Amino acid sequence: MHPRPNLFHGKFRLGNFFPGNKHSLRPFSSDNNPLPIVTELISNQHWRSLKTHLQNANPITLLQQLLDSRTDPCLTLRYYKWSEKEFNLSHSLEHSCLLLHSLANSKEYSKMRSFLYGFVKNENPISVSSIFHAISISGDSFCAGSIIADMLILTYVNHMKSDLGFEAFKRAGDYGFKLSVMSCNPLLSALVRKGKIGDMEYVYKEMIRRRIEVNVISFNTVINGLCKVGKLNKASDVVQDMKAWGILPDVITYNTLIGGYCKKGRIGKMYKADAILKEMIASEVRPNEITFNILIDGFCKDENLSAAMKVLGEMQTQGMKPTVVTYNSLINTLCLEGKLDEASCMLDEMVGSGLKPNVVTYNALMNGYCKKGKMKEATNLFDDVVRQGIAPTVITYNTLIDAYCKSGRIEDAFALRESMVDRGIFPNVSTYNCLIAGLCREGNVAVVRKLIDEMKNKGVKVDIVTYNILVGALCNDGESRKAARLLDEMVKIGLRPNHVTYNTLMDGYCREENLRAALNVKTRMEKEGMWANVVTYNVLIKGLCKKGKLEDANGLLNEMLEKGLVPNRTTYEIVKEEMVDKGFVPDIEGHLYNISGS
DNA sequence: ATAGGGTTAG
Repeated sequence: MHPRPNLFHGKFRLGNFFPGNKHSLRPFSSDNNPLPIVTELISNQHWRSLKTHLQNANPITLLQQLLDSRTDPCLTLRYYKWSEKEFNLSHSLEHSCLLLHSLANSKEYSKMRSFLYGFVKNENPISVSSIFHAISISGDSFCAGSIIADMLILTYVNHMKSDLGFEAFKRAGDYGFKLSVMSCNPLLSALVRKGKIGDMEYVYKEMIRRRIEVNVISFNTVINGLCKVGKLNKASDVVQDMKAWGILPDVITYNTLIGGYCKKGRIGKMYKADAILKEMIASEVRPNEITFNILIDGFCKDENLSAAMKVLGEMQTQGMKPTVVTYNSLINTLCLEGKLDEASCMLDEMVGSGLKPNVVTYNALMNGYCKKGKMKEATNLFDDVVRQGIAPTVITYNTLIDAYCKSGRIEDAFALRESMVDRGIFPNVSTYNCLIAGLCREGNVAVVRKLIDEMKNKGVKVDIVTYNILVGALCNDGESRKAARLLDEMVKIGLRPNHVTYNTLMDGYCREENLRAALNVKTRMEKEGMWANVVTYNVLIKGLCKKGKLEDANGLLNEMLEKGLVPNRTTYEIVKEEMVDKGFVPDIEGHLYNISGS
């Protein structure tokens, strides 16, 4: 409901307009109508005279009369704002919506936008349901109602209130208002940004069902959302949907889909990405620079630098020059592989071709030096960044802070955190995670608690990584049962444990030789619809081996292969040390030797 | 209003 009560009902009379009139709601007669005078005063912004004219009149009733008459809604709006300020009152939601209706009928859209902002800006905004109720009862124009609903959604989305935008989208459906891509597309992309893919799918399906117009951007946004959470088959279905809708996939559609496959860390993902590229070319959609960058980065993430270089060659054959992004992918990969000299050569090549390294380039290089423990070189690079007038980002700082923490220089890490704040760059959840992990490694629980309190105070929300760090820390202390309680706690605050969470806990139980508990975690994880991954199997196989349960371990190895998971180097090492070297021959030994060679 | 690069947890 409206926050401020109506203080004026009953206190004012329009007697000065209509001597003898007893009914303040219907005070104007046709022969003695003051509205022209009033509107004249409003239009000339003669507020002082208006106030004199009003005297004891009820400002709310006057608004009602302006709304009832055919007064220009812009003038009514002016009066609305002035009277709220002048009399320190808040007009009713119904009157506000009446005004919105007339603004909509006069196509005063930008005025509507700023008016609607008043509905969303407050700490405790008016509820979506009461706004919709008011929209529906205060006007009979279905068209205007639809425009108001549409713009309301857009206003919510533009002011980071996508939850309310989503609620309004649903309400608009209940009332049968017709929405447009103008609000629905931003809503879709806001939901994707927030990771609310379920809600996004709902909006998409409703857009189709309610026959809201959709365009290529709607589809691309939906495909992007689905790719982000790895629902690649669904994303491909949407590509079929759009074709059925008569909208052809464009370069962005294909790039999004290729990127989706590249990000999904499955074996053979690049094969699939390549297949889509071929399909794209067959559909006569020309790959652009971004297409190549996505492919190059995909191969880089696959640790297949030579394939990445081949794509780079193809890119140049097609007449496209590598961009900063291209180089950043390559430099980052070289850095992660520890090939810092080659990374530095690549940097020279990049500069030689006239490209200016940006903060991402430097972050990648700094990370490379940090991971090799070369802090001096890393901090020198940081100074270069500042000297060149490039603005460091929170990631620049996090990279260094993490490196300090990992090299036991917690004090330096905290000092850096101070200096980033001085620069106006604020620690985010990752910054805190780096520090918390560092403190956990030192066993400094007191300061960990302090930091978590501080996060709460500063409005930095803990995330799944924070919990995983704490779960790992408790497990390292032999407190896996306590760690398990953290899983329930995170679920309570709306965080879903992921593979890392479960695997960390399983590892804790294994190290405490509580195999039963570890296997129960696997069951729980599978009940949550999450498949055990290679790390899960490695942890459990190792745990079983340590307890001498080699047959059970062998069974898990087989299960892993049946699920199509590919053992990695760690798997091989465990099997060799714990089984083969001890005279036990696992069923899949031959297979393991094959992968160990690669 | 849609696509690409950099940090933290197993």
